[in-house]
Amino acid sequence: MLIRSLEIFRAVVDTGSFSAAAERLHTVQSNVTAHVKKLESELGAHLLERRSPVVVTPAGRQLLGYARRIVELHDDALARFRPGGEPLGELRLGSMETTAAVHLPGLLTALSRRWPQLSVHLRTGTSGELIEAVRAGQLDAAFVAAEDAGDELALRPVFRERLVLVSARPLPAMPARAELLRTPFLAFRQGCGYRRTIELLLAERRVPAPRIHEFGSLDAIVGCVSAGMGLAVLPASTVEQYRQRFELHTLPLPAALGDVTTVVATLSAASWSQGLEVFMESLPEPAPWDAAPARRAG
Amino acid sequence: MLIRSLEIFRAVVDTGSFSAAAERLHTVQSNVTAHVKKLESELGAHLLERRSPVVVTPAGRQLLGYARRIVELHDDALARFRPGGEPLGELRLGSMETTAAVHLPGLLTALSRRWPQLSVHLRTGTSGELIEAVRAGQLDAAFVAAEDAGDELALRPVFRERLVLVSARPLPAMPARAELLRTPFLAFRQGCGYRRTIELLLAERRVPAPRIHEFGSLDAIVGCVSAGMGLAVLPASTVEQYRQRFELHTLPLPAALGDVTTVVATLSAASWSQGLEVFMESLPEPAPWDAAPARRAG
DNA sequence: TTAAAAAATCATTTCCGGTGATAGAAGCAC
DNA sequence: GTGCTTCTATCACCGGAAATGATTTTTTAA
Repeated sequence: MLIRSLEIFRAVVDTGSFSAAAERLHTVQSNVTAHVKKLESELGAHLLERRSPVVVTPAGRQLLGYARRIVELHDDALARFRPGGEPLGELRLGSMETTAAVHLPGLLTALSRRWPQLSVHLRTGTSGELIEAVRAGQLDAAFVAAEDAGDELALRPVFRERLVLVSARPLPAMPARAELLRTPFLAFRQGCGYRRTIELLLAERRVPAPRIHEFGSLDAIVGCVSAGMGLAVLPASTVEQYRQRFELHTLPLPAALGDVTTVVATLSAASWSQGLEVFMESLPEPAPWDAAPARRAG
Repeated sequence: MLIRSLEIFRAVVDTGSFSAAAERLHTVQSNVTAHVKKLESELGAHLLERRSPVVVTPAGRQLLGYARRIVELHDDALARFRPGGEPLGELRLGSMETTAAVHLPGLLTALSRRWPQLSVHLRTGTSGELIEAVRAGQLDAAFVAAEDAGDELALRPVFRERLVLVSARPLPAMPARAELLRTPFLAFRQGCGYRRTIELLLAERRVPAPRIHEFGSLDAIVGCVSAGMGLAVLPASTVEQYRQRFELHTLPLPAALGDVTTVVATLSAASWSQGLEVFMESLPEPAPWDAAPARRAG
């Protein structure tokens, strides 16, 4: 049974004649006859009484319900893939905690307003986890800190971040090696890009086996840093969000380590859904580095 | 876009591989590849990432929803036409008032119990109207009094009826011509088979231009006959139903006129829906004439 | 690196959807 | 009834594409 046959059958019922259906579908009458006959032989039932206008038999009536639904779904599906089609369905996003807290609320609110039919699912995790999820088709796109994620993934920069060292007390300068040796760090679990920065920072200063506490929650990290438990490395923009609630002091990291770009990881553009398409279009261009303000370096 | 392609696409997603899908659908792997590629080129999007197991892209995910629904509808449609399939949908029946009152309650109750998915629509009317409705595809089947209804309709006898003359007072014998001349008759509007019998009965007795009151309701006819307004011709079985409520007396008509068969009119059996099929199977064989009891000829 | 598995490619066959012309059936006017 | 019109069925044919089997290339796992 071909969708084409159902489409023709439906047209015959709607127009009331084989010839009229042929004209409407821009084909010839003999073709209409052939399709209807094929359906009738496949189903083993007379579907139409050849009169003027055509009479739909009980069996034909049964098929008609299916024909209408199938053809309609078919047309919908095609429309959904035509460029400019209204996006529909779920958009499954992933994000690092820090990006989710700072950048996504505005983005997702605007997206949801603009495309009411789109239902957004957001999952947070480390860059490593999220990239793997995109690769495995479990996420449509993810905000991660990465410069390379294999051939299969397309990375598009969206946010510039400056990483800062966060502490409970003012840091006039980078602590000396001796102090770093006995200072614990607070970070997300393995896979977080910023954690890697901590490790690089300390390795640069020849601090072996640093003590790193793994927290699963951004709030917990910030809270504990503020309470004097240790230091953390976070984007400046994230720290700003917590200044109301916590007493925090920051020190910018050197540009080589501290200037990071948040990218969106997706499969190749050819595999995007309509919803992902409009989402990617809604993303901002990342500001050039010199324009990224290093806010209060309190 | 072919249903076959959607079926193959779905199988690939479900099995996680092109080869496995080919095996499941009893075809070859290159054919699976060709179908998926065709879909991808038609829709202008990558649907699957060729890995092990296959990864569904966001665009593929979108199509998958449609594919599942369309293939499912397709399978349902085929199942519905396969002999022995569960009947579903509406069964649109027509019936003369008299048959509806006497014979249908039992039949339809049993049918509805046996096939809960079947929704029965019943419309009453004269034999003429109903036959035309079946011809026009507005009814699946109709109980009518007719011996011939054109080539297109199949007639199947189901009930034997004996027509009786109904009156308010006992009728020892057929009234004399003089009395018939001044007696009004009560009948359904033009198109009712039994009304034709009245006309034949009176014509036989050379009663010209009989007075016939046209009523649209069986109850009204019986009630008015009982009140002495005039005579009526009805099936004996129908009159029995009203004996509790009305004082009625009956006189059997001569067999030539009075022995009538109620038939079910349908389009040819090849055009029956599954629901009509089981309905027709549920109909009784008509009793032979000699077995039809002429009940109390009170 | 190698071996095994899976998908892509290709040549070939087969089948079928689409076309146009024609024949036949049904409806309508006279 | 006759003739005219309209509609559907039939037929032969073309072209495209679905299916097949063999082979190559890619991917994955050991």
